Amino acid sequence: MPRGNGFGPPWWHGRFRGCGYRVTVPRQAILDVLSRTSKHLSAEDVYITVHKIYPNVGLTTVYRTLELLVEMGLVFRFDFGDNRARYELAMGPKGIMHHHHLVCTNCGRVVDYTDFIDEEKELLSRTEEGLAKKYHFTISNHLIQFYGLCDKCEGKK
Amino acid sequence: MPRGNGFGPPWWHGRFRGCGYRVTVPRQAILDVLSRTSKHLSAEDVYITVHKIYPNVGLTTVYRTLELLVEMGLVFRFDFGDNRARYELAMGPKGIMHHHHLVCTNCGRVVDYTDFIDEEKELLSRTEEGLAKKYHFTISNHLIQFYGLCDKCEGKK
DNA sequence: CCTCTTATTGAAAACGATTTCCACTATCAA
DNA sequence: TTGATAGTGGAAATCGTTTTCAATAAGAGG
Repeated sequence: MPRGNGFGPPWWHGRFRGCGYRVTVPRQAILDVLSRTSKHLSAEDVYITVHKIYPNVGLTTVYRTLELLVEMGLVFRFDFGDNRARYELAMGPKGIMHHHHLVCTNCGRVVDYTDFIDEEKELLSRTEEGLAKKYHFTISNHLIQFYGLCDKCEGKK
Repeated sequence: MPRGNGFGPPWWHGRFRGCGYRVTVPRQAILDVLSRTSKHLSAEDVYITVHKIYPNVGLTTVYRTLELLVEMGLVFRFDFGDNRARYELAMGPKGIMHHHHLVCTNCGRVVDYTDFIDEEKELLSRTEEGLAKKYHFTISNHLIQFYGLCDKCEGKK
C-alpha cells in the first residue's frame, strides 16, 4: 500500500481515526487512485483502476467509500450531465489548485480552468457572506460551471 | 389549452415551428405547467400535474419533451444532489428573473436568490469571454450554486 | 501477540430514474 | 381533405446506485 512521501502514515489517517473510521485497504486504495489523477473519475472508473491492483475490492465498497469521502469533505462530487457522478480529490497534502469546470454540452469534454479564480474568490466570498446572513445558511461550498460547445463540436451542431 | 395572454398564440409557437417541431397538446401542457410555477419540478412532478388535466399524457412524453425543451434552451435542468433532475423555465414572455440556487445539503431545501446577480453578471461575462478565447469554447450558459446547511438543519448535524 | 467487538466488506438482489421499443395517433403542409 | 411522418403512450429494458446480509478484518484492550 502506498505510503505517500514515506514520512509517516498518509496525512488523511488522522482524519479517519478522528471520526472513528477505520483505515482499510479499500479506502487507502481508493484515495490513492484519486490522488494520482487529475481526471474526473466516475465510481466505475475508480473501481476499474482499484480492481487492477486489488481484484477483491468490490464496486459496492467503492460507492460507499466515495460517499464517505464526500461527506468528510475529502472529495468533491460533480455532475457533468452524463448521468453519472464524477469524483475529484478536494485537496492533497500540498493542496490541489482550486478550479472550476468548462463542460462541452455536445461531447461531454470537461476542461479544468483556474483563470479568474482570484477575482471569483473575492466576489464569491462576498456573495457567500451576504447569502448566509440573508437566508440563514451556513455555506460550506460552491459550484461554478460553464457550458458550451468545444472547438471540435462547434461546427458539427 | 391555455393561450397565454390571449393575444395570439403563445410566444414559443414560433420557436417550435422554426425548428421544424410540431406544437402538440402534451408540449403545450408541459410548458404551461412550467410557466405557472416557480418551484423546481422533477419530471415526475411535471407528469403528475399534467396528468390531472390530460390523463392520457404519458411519463415518457414528459421526459422526451423536457429533454427537447432543454436542448432548445427554453428550460434549464438542475441537479440538486437528490438523484433526480429538476426543471425550470428559462424565461417567459416577460422574462423570468435570472437567479441562482442555494442548496441545503441536509434536507435538500433550495432557495432561489437574485442578490449580487449584477456583480456576478459582470464578472461572469468577463470570465466567459476569457475562457472562450483561451479554450476555444462557445459558451452558452453557466451554473452557480452554493451549498450549506439551512437554519433548521444547522443544529441537528 | 492474542481476543473480542463491531465497523467494514463483497456478492447478489433490489431500487428507481430515465430510456428504448414499437405499433398507433395526430400535426400540418400541400 | 389527405398523406407523410413527427410525435405519442405503455410496457419493457437499461443502468447507475443502494440495500441486504452473512462473512471478514481493524484495532482497542488484555
